Amino acid sequence: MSTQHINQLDHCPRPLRADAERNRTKILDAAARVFAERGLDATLDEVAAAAGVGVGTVYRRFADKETLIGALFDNGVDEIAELASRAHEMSNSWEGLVWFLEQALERQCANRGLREVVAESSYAEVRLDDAKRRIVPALGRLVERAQCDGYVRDDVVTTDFAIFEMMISSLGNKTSSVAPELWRRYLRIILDGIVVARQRPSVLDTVPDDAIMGEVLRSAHRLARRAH
Amino acid sequence: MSTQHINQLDHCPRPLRADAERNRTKILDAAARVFAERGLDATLDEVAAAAGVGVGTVYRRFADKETLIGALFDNGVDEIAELASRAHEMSNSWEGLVWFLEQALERQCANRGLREVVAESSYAEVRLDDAKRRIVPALGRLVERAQCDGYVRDDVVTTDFAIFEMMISSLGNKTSSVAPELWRRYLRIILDGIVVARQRPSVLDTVPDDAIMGEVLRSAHRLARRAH
DNA sequence: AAATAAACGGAATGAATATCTCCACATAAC
DNA sequence: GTTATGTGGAGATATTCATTCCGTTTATTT
Repeated sequence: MSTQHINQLDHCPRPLRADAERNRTKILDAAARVFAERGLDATLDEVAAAAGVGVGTVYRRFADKETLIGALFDNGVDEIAELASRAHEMSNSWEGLVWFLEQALERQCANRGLREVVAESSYAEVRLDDAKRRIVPALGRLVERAQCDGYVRDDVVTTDFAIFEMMISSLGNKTSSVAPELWRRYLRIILDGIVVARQRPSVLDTVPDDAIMGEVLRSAHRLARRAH
Repeated sequence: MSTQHINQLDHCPRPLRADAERNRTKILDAAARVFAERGLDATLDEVAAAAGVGVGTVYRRFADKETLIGALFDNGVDEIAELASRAHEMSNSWEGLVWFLEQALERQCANRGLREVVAESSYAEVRLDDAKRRIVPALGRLVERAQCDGYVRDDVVTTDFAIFEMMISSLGNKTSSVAPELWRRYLRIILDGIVVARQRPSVLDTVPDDAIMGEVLRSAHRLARRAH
């Protein structure tokens, strides 16, 4: 209503009370942990509990769940877009491409929330959507360069890589609690599938032993079951 | 209670009334369609509507959702286990392995319900579980044979193939409405990644044009969003 | 053409599960 | 000590399903 009020919103809102600021941080930290582990379907009640505050406190600081998610993953998505640019500056195009995939997947496999924000579009916020739109074209430039240089076979296409990321990161999320680095194995195999020619396969990380691999399959199952 | 009653259950239950039998078939058909398209989360109300009957009718014929799903996918899972055996009888071990993967994926990519029954364990019924337990060992024999014959690199492992199936079929489900055969492309690429040596990549199906590939990414998103 | 047992439809029930609001009470700031 | 701010968490509200119930309809039998 008042001019003063407008100024507060637009310019220099009165700083939060000390305890409120402290709580805001606790909430963001907790939300980061909870969404990373459980994905965006996690309840704000869970977040509040993890932060050691009441739900009401969460809602006073963030208008709703979507806003919180926006505040939380804004950086993350942006960073991925950024990585693609940085990869483009690396001198070897193949190494650049692989480096980008590894960096992006490292983040998305360890963070289910981030993956869901990037790969699925639940809770698409404007700023997030904006950052996301930069990823595919940047990836495209990486791929094309690696093809021109004769590293990547010509019959693959930018979208293929987006799909590799979807496939691998969704697996990564499912197995991250049991074998957090397993996704690298499947990235390696897929990369071996898209290089122009190879005499020998590249070296895979050693397989986790059978007990763990069994657990991997089972953990994928269990995660799906949690939906109900 | 009565002997007569027990006999009805165990031996030759009085046949259903003609209309009831007709409806039972309509329900099974509809359920097959609905679960194939929408997955096991589809409501029995949806199934009933698709069958053109009331929910009550569904429940008179099938004790509950799980029973219906069991009746519906029993064959499907069994058939996949069967395919693995048949593949083992093919003379060329590589062709056998590829043939099995293609056959199994063909079924699972076109049928989201079947995929969920095999890959996830929601609604695990006893008989289904039983059939499922046969798949991995059978697959294992296929893989080992192809490795002995020098087709498949030695550093991959049976579980890897189970994971390939998970990755590809989940993608296949997501894209089946837009590009129903696209999964073959990624199977090809992964296979190129796990052969012992290759000079040239194998031939990929032509990529759907950009418009469709864009739609593919978007459809993956949209499907995820439906969860909320 | 009754009479009867079987089957039907679909509104209603009840159990989860979520998001978001409200307000009596607490506490930082001055 | 006063006051503007902030807090907790019970509950209002909504949604979504599986499953049940019962008044009505229909096939079958006689």
